[in-house]
Amino acid sequence: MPYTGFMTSFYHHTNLRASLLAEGRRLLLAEGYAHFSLRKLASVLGVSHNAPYRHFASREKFIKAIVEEDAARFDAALAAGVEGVGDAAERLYRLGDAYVFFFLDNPEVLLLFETLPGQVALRGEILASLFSKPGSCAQGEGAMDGYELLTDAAQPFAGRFPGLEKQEIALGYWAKVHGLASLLVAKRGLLPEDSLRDRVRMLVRTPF
Amino acid sequence: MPYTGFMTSFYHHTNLRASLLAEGRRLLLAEGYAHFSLRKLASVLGVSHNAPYRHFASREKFIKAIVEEDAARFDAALAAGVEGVGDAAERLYRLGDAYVFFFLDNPEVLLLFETLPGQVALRGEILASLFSKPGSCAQGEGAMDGYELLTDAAQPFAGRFPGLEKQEIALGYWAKVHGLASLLVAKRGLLPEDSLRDRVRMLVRTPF
DNA sequence: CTCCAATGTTGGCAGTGTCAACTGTCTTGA
DNA sequence: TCAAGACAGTTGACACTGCCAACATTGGAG
Repeated sequence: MPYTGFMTSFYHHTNLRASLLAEGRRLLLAEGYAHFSLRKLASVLGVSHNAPYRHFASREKFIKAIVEEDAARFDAALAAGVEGVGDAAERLYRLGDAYVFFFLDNPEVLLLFETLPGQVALRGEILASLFSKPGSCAQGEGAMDGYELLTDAAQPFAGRFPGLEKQEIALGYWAKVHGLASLLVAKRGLLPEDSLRDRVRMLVRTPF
Repeated sequence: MPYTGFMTSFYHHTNLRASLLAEGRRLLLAEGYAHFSLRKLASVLGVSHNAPYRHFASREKFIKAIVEEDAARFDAALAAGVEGVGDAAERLYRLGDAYVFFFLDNPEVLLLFETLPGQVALRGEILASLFSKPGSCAQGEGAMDGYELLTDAAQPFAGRFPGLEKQEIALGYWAKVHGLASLLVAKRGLLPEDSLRDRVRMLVRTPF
């Protein structure tokens, strides 16, 4: 209960929830998943050790909330990437760009996603969003979902690789994009920093 | 101090270290990284809460030891994959097979690798092993390292994709392989289970 | 103005990592 | 043979954590 002096009382922190999320993200990044603690977070914000529990049911749920914020930003970035692009193949490439660049610009988010403990579910959801969410930027009425969009965009390449169905081509493409993000974030310097974005764009546009 | 009766004393557990690692792996998988505890492990093994500290300096180091065991198995699998294969391109493909199949056969290992908290270092090492370790199965004297091997194997494809250096082709290929493992482990059912291995082999052998 | 729901608070419990100090056991060399 | 000491286990303690229960303070709706 800081500053109960002449100023209007600070008993209510007005927007504790938001502060928790913001400062929590900082702390989580700084201390690492294992050593992050709600009590420390509370103390940093000058609030009692139990205050966070008024806003989040558990440590786990709190971290999940942070991740979900990031997941939303990620989804938005993907959607923005294909905004107004009609050509199927080009939509695919734009998704690829958006995917890799988002994680290049927010490497800590990828680390956070991957660092999530045993929560295959959540991780799976994020990955699943690749196959289902992006299409949500309704292009027409059928609201073609992401996976269809992906396989559809892969169609033109289907003939080129005998023995591969278009679903497999789509999967292979997505694997490359995901792997690129993962590798580039995990190991700096794999590509020269100055031309990095151009080269990524190039790689993303290489049919397979 | 269990069973100090007529039997020969159990004060010394003879091979506690190995038991800790084996049972620890089980527990870690069952409880998840966050809820795994050395004390629980000790109690499961019927040993005092501090016994593990005679063998491992800290919880963190203990988990790292488990991961390192897996990393060694992983390295061995990669090495075995290219054993006796001479052709550069084929070596590349075999590495790809070995990489994906190892994680398909041991999904919990990939989860464990990725779940590791903030330890970019360790994670980086594992990824780095892709570029430096596999070559260790000395093919000749020069002991060409993995990255060279990779870029070298990518050479034949360099002409096909204008604008891409062979290093980038190698990176793209590796990204695809890594992404495949990651996606397939995270989301079951992306490929039909029965023909999965064949399809993976196919994807791995698709030039790009 | 009063009540009450929301949002804080304190106190406490069980469980954890880790340190320090102690004990039992096996090996070894004089 | 046996004393010494290295090794591998033990107990006990401390600070810290997640979380629960009970209490306090507030602003706002009636």
